[in-house]
Amino acid sequence: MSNRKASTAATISDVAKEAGVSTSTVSYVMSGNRPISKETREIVEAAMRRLKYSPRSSARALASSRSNVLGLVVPLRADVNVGVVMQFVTAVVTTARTFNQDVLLLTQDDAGSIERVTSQSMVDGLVMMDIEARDPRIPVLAKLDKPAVLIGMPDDPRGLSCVDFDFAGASRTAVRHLVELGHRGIAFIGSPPASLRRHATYADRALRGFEEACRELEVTHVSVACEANSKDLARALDKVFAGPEAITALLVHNEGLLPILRENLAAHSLSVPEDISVVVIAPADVATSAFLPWTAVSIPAMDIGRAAVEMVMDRLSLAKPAELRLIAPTLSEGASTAAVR
Amino acid sequence: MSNRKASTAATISDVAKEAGVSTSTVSYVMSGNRPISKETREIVEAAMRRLKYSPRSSARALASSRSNVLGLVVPLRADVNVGVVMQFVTAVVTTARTFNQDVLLLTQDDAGSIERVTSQSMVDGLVMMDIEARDPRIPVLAKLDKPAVLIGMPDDPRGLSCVDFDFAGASRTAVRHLVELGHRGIAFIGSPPASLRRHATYADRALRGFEEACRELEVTHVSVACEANSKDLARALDKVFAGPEAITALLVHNEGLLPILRENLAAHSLSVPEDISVVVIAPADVATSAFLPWTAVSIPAMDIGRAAVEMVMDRLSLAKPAELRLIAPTLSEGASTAAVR
DNA sequence: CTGTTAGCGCATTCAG
DNA sequence: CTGAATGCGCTAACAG
Repeated sequence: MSNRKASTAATISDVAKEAGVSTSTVSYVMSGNRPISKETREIVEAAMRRLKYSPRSSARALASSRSNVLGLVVPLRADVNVGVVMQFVTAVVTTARTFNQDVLLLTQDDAGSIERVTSQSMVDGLVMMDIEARDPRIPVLAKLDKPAVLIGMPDDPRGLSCVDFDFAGASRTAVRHLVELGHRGIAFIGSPPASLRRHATYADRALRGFEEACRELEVTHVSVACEANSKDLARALDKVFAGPEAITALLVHNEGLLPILRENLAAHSLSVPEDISVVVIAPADVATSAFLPWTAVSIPAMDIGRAAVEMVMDRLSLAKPAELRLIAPTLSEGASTAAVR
Repeated sequence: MSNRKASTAATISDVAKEAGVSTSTVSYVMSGNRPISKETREIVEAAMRRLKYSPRSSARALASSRSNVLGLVVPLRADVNVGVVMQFVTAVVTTARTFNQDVLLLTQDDAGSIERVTSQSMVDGLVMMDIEARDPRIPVLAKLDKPAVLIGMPDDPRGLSCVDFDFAGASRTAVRHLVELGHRGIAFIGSPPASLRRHATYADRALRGFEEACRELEVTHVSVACEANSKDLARALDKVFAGPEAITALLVHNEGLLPILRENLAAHSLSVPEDISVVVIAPADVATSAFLPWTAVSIPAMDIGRAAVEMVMDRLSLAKPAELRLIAPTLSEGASTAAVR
């Protein structure tokens, strides 16, 4: 029985003594890496509980060369929607915990943080958000010996695993839906100019998908980048409706505009969906939490984040090869689309 | 000179051999914990460069009982503004790096994560956001041997360090400013009901400060909680203006309402600041990034986050006692306030 | 100013 | 099925 004052935290050998077994036995009941008789297992577990034992991650990491920590590189840019970022972060952290991994938060602008945490073996693997078409960090990541997963689809993954929403397919799905409703003139309100300029892959691909679908279906179309504020939205709408095209529908890929979109359309004497139909590409909860739910092609942030972590873990534990995964879009009808008048 | 193939990463003894010194000398050139002659220092540093040496954090942590990692507990609640959360997170991560610390991301709903990461010595200290008046996690934190800093002011800090913006003072400052402009009827549009119900300390204190200031200055006042959406804002404004009080000014403590506030006031035929003055309590960048900048008492997220990290590090390195820090408010005039007509 | 060496706490071979 | 012994890579006494 235990009668020692734990002046300092219990170690594995304290537990071993307390249970009357060797340290290796204690280690094996924790890892399950070799069969332990039910009897001794219970003795050991009781001892651990009595001593409130919990293993030091540093000692474990040193001996096993595994930190049980994943690095997550998040963007801090003004042109990315923080709500969406948070959704991904939540998904990654939640999923990581199911693999008994913790998450180290790395910020994009902290140059060299990727190399630092990997060379110091602080992390077992990396997940990187907000990938650009020719992201300069990709060659860096490719050289590392740690598995890395990109959330986004760069031009050349260099053998890295990638996962992303099929933004091109999302645009196509949206356009097809609008065309089925009879719309023949569609405008795309896209990401902020900054996102397009640096070729954030979601921005590029959503736009390209839109243009391709419209050309293919012979739909009149126009596209405009837009900052997430009322002033720029006004400018964008002016441009859209000032043109010679008869625009009767909008595809909006910009979460920051959603809270102000309906009002700004009203300023053009356009009510949704009577005068103009709107489809948005956005996470489901932001699309449905609006006053009236938007018809949306939902960005499944949770699925993507989960997939990213699963792919890192696969490469870690199962030594699986790199893979590219594109998550298929689905459209859910809300109150913002109607047949053209 | 180096001529060994680094089949595995270089260790401190590799560097020692390469430099022709002992491992402790290498260790001391890294830590600076004892004087090293300039000459040998340069030899060692050259060897480290040649071997691309970088120390393993796990070995270092094991030997020094310091992980160089801080835990950050972030809220994932629907009723807190994600933009504000991100500001704090950014501030904490950025500041932590200046102390050579990394940040482990812990989510609030992952019960037990606090105890897990501390008992495993994964973190040297903790920063916790979104504190409630009688937060159940406080007794837990107080029992730990790791320093913890709360961002928020609970009823009973239990000997923990706390830092926060002076939300009560912010409200007072705002009310005083409005009174000086001649306003004698002010409405407070506050945090979502959920935030008030769970007594998030920022929500409670801003409201209390408002009510106290108004009573003191004998100003007619009314306050209303509000979700961050257009529908609930409409309801809140209805309630404010339907009452018998002559409301000529608003104090808004709800970042999510800012993008839609002006339009919703317009729906009441009220234009800002001609018909109604508005002061907001919000981070500076969200207050000024609006179409027209709001007159604001700015929440200095960067200062608060920085202070939180500094306070953890003080307790860690200097063994300083716990302290309570309240950051003073300052009002900056924007385009949303004017003298009452 | 520098070297030697004993741990830090755990995982894991090798014996039994 | 279990135990003893070795090493993971580094820090920090202690000893010059």
